[in-house]
Amino acid sequence: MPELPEVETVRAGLAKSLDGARIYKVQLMRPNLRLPFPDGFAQTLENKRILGFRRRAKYILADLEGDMVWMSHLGMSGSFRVSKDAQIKHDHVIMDFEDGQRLTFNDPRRFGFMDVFGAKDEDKHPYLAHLGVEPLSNHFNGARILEAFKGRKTAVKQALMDQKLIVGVGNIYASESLYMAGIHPEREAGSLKKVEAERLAVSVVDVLRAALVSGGSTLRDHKQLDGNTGYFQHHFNVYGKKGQDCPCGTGKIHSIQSLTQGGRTTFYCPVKQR
DNA sequence: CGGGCCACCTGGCGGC
DNA sequence: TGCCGCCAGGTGGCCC
Repeated sequence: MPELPEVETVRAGLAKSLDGARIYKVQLMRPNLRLPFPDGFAQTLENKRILGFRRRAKYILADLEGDMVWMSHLGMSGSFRVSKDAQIKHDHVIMDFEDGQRLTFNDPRRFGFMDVFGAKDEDKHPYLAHLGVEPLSNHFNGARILEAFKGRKTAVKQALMDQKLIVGVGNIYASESLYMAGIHPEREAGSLKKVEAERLAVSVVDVLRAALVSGGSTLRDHKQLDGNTGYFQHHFNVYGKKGQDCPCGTGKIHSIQSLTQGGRTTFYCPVKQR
C-alpha cells in the first residue's frame, strides 16, 4: 500500500497500539521476504521494548531498547495488523507482545523487507544513507526541487519518484502532484523554471497532506491496522482515470490520458499540463 | 554518475 | 469454467 501518506498512516497505527510495548516472541514463517532476514533477527528483537516509531521516506523505523533500530518496508503489498485472528495466507512475521497483543506482517508479493541494526549505524545504512529530502519537512520548497533536478535529463515524473532526490512520492502522488502543478510528466526535470518548481513543491505538499488527512489511499482490499480503509482514492483527479472527463475545466471537454514511463503508468491532462 | 531496463513475487481482472 | 496476458501503491542491481 505504500507511498508516504500510507506509510505514515501505518506508522501512526503501530505507534498507537505498540508504543512502549515489549516484544515477547518473534516468529518468521519463511527465511526471507525480498531480502533475507538478517542473522539473529528474531532474537535481537525479543525481550526489547519499543520506544517509538519513526518514518524516513517509505521506511518505518522502530527504536528499541538497547540502541537498536527495527526497520520495515512494505514494498507493494505489505501490511501490518494488530489482532489475534487466525493466521492467513502470506502472513510472514508474527510478533507477540508481553501485554498479549499480536502484530502480524502480511505481504503477498514479498517486495517488503525488514532489518535490524544498531542505532549508530542508521545514517550509514545502505538503504537510508542516500535518501533525498522529506517533502513534509521545512527543508522542502521550490528551490530544493530546482537544485535536485538541476541538469537532469530524465522526465520530471521519474525524477519526482527518485528517492535519492525527494522521498515518499510514488506512482499515484507523482501523477496527482504534476496534474495539480500543471506540469507535463514528460518534461525534462532539469528544464523546470523557478515558478514551476515552486508550484510543484506546493502541489506535492498539498497532495500528500490531503492524502494523509484521509488516512492515505486504499486500492484493492487493503486495510489499515485498525481495519479502516483510507479514502483519498475518492479524491484522485487523474490516477486510474484514463478516458474519463478531465476535471480541470480548461477549454473544451477533454479526457484524461495515460502513458508509460520507466515501466509505470502515468496519468495526466493534456490540456492543463504543459 | 546518469539513465534505461530487468528482476523480484502473487493475485485479480478482462478477454477469448 | 479455464487459460492467458496484462496490470498493480517499490526499489535494488546490472548494463552502457
